[in-house]
Amino acid sequence: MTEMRRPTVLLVDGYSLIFRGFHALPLLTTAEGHYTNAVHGFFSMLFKALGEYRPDALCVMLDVHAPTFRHTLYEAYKGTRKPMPEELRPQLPIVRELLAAMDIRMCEMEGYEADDLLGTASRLANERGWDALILTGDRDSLQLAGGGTRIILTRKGITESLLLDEQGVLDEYGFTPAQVPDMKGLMGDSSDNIPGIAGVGEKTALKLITQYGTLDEVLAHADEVKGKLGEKLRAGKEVALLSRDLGTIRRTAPLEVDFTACPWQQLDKAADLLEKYELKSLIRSIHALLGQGDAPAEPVQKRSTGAARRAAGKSSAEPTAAVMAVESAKELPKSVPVASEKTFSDEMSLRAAAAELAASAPEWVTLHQSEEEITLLTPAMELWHMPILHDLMGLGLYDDQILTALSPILSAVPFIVHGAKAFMHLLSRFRLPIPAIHRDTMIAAYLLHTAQKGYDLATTLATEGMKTDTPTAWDVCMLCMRQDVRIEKRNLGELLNGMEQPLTRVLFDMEREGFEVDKDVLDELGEWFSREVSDCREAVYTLTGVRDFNLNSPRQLGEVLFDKLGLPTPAKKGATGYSTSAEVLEGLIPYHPAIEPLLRYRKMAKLQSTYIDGLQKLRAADGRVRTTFDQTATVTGRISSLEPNLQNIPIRTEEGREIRRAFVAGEGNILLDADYSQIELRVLAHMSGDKAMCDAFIRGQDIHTRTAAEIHGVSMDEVTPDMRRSAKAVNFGIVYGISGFGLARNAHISRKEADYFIQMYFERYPGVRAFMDDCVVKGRMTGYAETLFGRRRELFELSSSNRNVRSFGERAAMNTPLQGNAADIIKLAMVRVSQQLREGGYKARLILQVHDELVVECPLAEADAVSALLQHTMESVVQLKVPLVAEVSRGKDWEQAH
DNA sequence: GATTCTTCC
DNA sequence: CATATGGAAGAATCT
Repeated sequence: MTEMRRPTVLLVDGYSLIFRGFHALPLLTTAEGHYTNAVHGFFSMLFKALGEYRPDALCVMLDVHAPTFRHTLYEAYKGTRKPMPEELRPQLPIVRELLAAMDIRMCEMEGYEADDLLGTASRLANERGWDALILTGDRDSLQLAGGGTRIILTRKGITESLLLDEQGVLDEYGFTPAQVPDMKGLMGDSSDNIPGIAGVGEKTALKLITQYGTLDEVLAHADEVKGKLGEKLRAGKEVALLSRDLGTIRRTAPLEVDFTACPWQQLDKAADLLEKYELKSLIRSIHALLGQGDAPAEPVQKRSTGAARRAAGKSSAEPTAAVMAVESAKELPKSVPVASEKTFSDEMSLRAAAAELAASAPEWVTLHQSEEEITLLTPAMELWHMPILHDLMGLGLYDDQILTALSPILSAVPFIVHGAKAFMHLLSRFRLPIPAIHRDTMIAAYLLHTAQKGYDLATTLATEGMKTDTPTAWDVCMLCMRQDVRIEKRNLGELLNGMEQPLTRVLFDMEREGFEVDKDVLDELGEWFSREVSDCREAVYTLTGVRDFNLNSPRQLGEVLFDKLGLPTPAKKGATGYSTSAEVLEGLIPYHPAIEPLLRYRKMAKLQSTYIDGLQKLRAADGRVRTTFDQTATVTGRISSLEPNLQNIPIRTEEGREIRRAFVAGEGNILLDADYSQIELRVLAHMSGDKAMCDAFIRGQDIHTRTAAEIHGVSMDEVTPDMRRSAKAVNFGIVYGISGFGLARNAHISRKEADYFIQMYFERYPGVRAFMDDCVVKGRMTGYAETLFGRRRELFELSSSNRNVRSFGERAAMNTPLQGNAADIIKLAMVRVSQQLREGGYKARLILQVHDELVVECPLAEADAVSALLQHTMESVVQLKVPLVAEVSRGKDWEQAH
């Protein structure tokens, strides 16, 4: 018969572990803005201990924030404690919340510290025939070791720990558990502000205790001790006894725990909460813990991936083919198997691998990151799996040094990544270096199929006929190789490597930088707008005589306006009912007094909800908003901006423009706003080569005035403001591929007049007409529209049998080269500006792009130089038949600067 | 999730 | 004859 196993209870020093987790892990925030590093650290350490020791019961001891008997003994007890960091405090209730959800027993008691509860509970346990394990980072608890109680002392980071019984404490530290309070009496404890004897540190204390055995004996023989030390001992007797008292854990708290009722099998009840706090790796740890019965916790062993198995052929034999000597991944045939798969889940192997890879200086490494792991494909065709950073922590494998071990790989090797910008942000959160990018397969996919909806790896692979559920680095590498062929064939190398991929890094920097938003301005405007919203709503209710319908609902509004009030029904109608668009409502102003306040309501409600509320929500703790630029969202090559969209901040109306006053330069900085003047029309002049239009730009004339003069057959000084206004509408219309009908509506002129303007426009700018026609013809022939840089947009609409669809295709054929070339030009300008700011050592930073406008945040002292740099770079980025003109202005806020 | 409306270039 | 000017994102409502 084997010896009967005594039941074991794991007693946890809650706050000690939470503090340890907080300091060992980098700050992490969830999407909702919760800090979770301490939570993560705490549960990682707890789960690790549960896995290793498989206790029968679990109890977490916590401190109550109240004075204890130690404060009564000694007023200054813990008097030197720094206040808890702001990032840590809110994590405490999260830990409690999670523990409660897991049905884990928590103990706390006013007047006692967690130490005393640990001491009491372990004593109780031992008296009842249980073994006690105390999980803590605090060496004070070492005094509790012995008599069936052992201490699991966490050491550096959150991964290493030491299990100590009575003998272990003596071996490790040179004093027995019972001598711990005596040590404290002599040396004190600065963290608890326990004084000890002045001038006696650990070395001296240990020597004295070893020699005399107890503090009492040391003090009794103080006369024998010579010199300064003897003096100190004799003078410090009182202090020493007090200090020992403070440092002695009381094992007699009035605590009652039934250890048989302290299970930990309900950990998975907290799955939803863990999800909420984005602690998914902890969920996996729980499954591992609960799923494997009494077996000891296994180290991470990554399963071989589907892709790897495919790559290695059907054979399940291990290991796979030998390492092949190759020049580069690019030269490998498609069927080459992965030579081997390696998992790096500990610091040593990761460091060794990093050194190896850095030293071999390969051409590039392919990378893919899933939620669980980062996978590298090395030029030697080895798949390397590394648990992703979050996982490293969740699995108890995290250490600061593992992160730093990744640095050499990142610094040494260009990467092939799908979605480089997102990866850069991941690395940036851990302060890791940003690698050079050999290829972003997502960007390449965008250039190859510009009209696609989304470009996540799975869909991109699917469109390439490489569908798989679990893509790995191998798939990214294959994708890259396949793209190579077509990039070559379509001559997209320059667009990809010289413009788009460098731009990714620029956009990453801009996103990280952000734009400072003045909360006070926003609040002030918010008060105004919401007052206006209420007033206008009230006015509409009163004037219509209908109350309590939802003004935001076009349907309810339509019923009131057209059914109840009988206003003239608009010709325009949607799929579901009458349109109530601003355009329609404006036409109804003469018919009813409620329309004007209604329009104002719409405007103010829009400003309030989208801009005031929206921006307030997204303003970070440091007062800045950080947009995300989507480099693959548009069919023309423009970039888009989201969360918040900083590319549609109001400017047109007076009230809306006020919002721009909230966008400010940081302390000591100023905003520079650089705007391309008429870039799309200049592109049109260049591409069409139209004589008159080129002439206008070359002479530096106002293009709308010139157009008005041409259309009306008058000289430029005879053009009235009205003539210029309609000519401006024509110019806009031309860019968008307008019809007479559309122009008439937009410019509020008659259909006849509009037709006439367009006819005259083309007579005066015949080159433009020829160019437009050419666009459509070429589009029909080739099936796409193309920019000067080779960016393409498929025009399948041109071959549609539906007339409307076909017309749409024709307008796209005419507009895409204009909008697309303008987009390319400013993209290139951004790359150049960013490069020159860096090389010039300027502190100025690009922070925003709005299609034909760049915003730079700039130290005051650099303003003149950076203004000149901006203007010159933007104007000279390409050489067209007409000059490019950029205008730069400056201001403390965006309203001023624009 | 689609529809309507508003904002920008 | 009827007729939708290009490219975006976000908020709110309703299905």
